[in-house]
Amino acid sequence: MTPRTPRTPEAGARGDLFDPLCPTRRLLDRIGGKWTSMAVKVLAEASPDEVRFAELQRRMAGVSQKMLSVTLQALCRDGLVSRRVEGTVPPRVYYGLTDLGLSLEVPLAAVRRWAEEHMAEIDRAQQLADTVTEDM
Amino acid sequence: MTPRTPRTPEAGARGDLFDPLCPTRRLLDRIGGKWTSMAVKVLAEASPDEVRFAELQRRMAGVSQKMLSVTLQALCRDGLVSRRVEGTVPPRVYYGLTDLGLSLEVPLAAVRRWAEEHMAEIDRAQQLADTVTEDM
DNA sequence: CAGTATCCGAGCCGATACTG
DNA sequence: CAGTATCGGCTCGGATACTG
Repeated sequence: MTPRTPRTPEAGARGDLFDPLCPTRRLLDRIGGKWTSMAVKVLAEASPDEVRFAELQRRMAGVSQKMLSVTLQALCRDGLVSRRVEGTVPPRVYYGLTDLGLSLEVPLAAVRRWAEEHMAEIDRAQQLADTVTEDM
Repeated sequence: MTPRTPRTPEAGARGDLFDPLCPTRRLLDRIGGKWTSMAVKVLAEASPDEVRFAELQRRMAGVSQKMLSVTLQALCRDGLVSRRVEGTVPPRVYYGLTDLGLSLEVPLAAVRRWAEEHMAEIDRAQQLADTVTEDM
């Protein structure tokens, strides 16, 4: 989901939007992951640094332990999510958004708003297109 | 890239963000595609209904004929892109954004802005995380 | 010119089982 | 409780070749 390092680090930094490693492309690769945006949303709605692993899994209906773990690791490595361990047995781990992660909520909210307002139009266009091509 | 029809159409319409078929999830599946957001951007920058296939391919550095075709077909079926054919031999096909497609530029611009402003921080966080875990 | 058809490798993601 | 390890399916997307 999250490549460790771009092959040519300078390219992404140059700001060339047509470079395959442009910032936008790389961001979309992250938030395009099946559980990433949902994790950010859930963490953004909770009090900072307060949600534990199991609680997170409960709030993200359908996510497996493995995928939640993978998703959180990627977000931590990217500096979007913080992780605090308490005790050793049984372990308690608290997750929360960093300031950077919280700032990601702005574009994500824009995406959500557009989806809620316009996905129905896409469905209609799709059904129209399908009925036209279907009867051949 | 674009499933023909959701398995349970009502679920997506209900607005339940935790449903796997929620609008946001489905939108992210689309714009997460490797070439989708770039196609929208290039078409948004051009005059409406004026860009031909080859020109589009030229402006989207690196895209193959196949993937450009697949991407445009999906966008057309979703009602985000319009397609106008002129003549038969040789064929001339003009593409452009619909109003719906143009409106998608708003959230996409937000994503781009965040990426340009903050991806460098992610890179730094990643390098830090990598150097810490690496030497073990 | 503007596509379509086919093959194929890479990686996402799910299911399941195991551990400190 | 909070993970890791492993296997396997499926889809995305690239390379190449062909067509009206």
